Amino acid sequence: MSYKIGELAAQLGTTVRTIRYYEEAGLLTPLRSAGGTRLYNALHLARLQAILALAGQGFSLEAIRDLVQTREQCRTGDEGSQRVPARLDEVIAHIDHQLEDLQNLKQALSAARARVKQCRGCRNPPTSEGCPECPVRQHRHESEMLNLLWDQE
Amino acid sequence: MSYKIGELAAQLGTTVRTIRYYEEAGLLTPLRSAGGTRLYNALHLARLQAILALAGQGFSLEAIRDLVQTREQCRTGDEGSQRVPARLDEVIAHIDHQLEDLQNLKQALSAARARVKQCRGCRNPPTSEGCPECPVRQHRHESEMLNLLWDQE
DNA sequence: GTCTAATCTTACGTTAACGTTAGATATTAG
DNA sequence: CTAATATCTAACGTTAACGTAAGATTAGAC
Repeated sequence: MSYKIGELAAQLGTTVRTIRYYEEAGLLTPLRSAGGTRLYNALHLARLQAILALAGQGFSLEAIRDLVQTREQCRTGDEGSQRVPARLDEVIAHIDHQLEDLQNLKQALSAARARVKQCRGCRNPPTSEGCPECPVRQHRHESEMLNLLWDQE
Repeated sequence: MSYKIGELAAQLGTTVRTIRYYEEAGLLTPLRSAGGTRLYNALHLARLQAILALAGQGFSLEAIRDLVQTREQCRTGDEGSQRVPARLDEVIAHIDHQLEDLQNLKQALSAARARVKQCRGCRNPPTSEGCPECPVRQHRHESEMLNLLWDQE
């Protein structure tokens, strides 16, 4: 069973141009029909799915190429058994770092959200001077919201 | 206490150009000295830190601007109390989605790492035909590694 | 006041990751 | 076989997020 490029793009929710570009970047080399049409099998699909997942998380195509070509560049199975896990560990470590950053960001935004939701029903315009109808300090109508996001007061 | 742009950049590990660019994009408006030098206070620093965190997680400057300007664009405190939490919830939901994707990616990569680490000491070159010294199927020396990442066999 | 380093504005340069178009060829339903 | 689509290559266009350079002005130590 094989797909043409348009079918593959539809399957994975991407574009024909993107798939061709990834090939040009050395990430994915399909088979060809007699006439020159690109043909993809299930492994190509799985690989492209992986590439899209990595790219979607901000990995550059260059970094992805380094990863997918690690084994291809090894001359012996032994060398591959050293390098491939090492590379994977690097990428996983990077992802862990990202996860940590994202969780911190979520924390901060959630805290900001909790602080801001208490001011209701006030019709006065925003100001940084404090609002007479909002005696609690958190109810100031700060004009630069993101100041509040990290400012605990 | 106030910082000049170079000090601020050093504090936050970014560049002078980036800070000026963010200002140009409407994300951060510093004070000015009599001579025209930009001056930043602790709130500016906190806000820039927030912006850098969001940008580092792949949010576009346009999206960040939409977020930080949400309250500024509101005409009443009441309007702000509706829109600001809503916007924050959107961003938090987006982050949750990102977290899920990242965790799935880590899962897949960890599984691939577990599968690949068992082949050791073999000096044969990579091949997809199977290696005589590696009877177990997982020890095939696939030439396109990422195929294996998602292929359970 | 002077000297040096930092900052200012303006403007053009750069790069990754595609989008878009054109004209030729291939595939396939009927 | 034919007509409608899809795909091919090659090339130029686009956008965000800065980098870099030039020439003028400011800040701050001495």
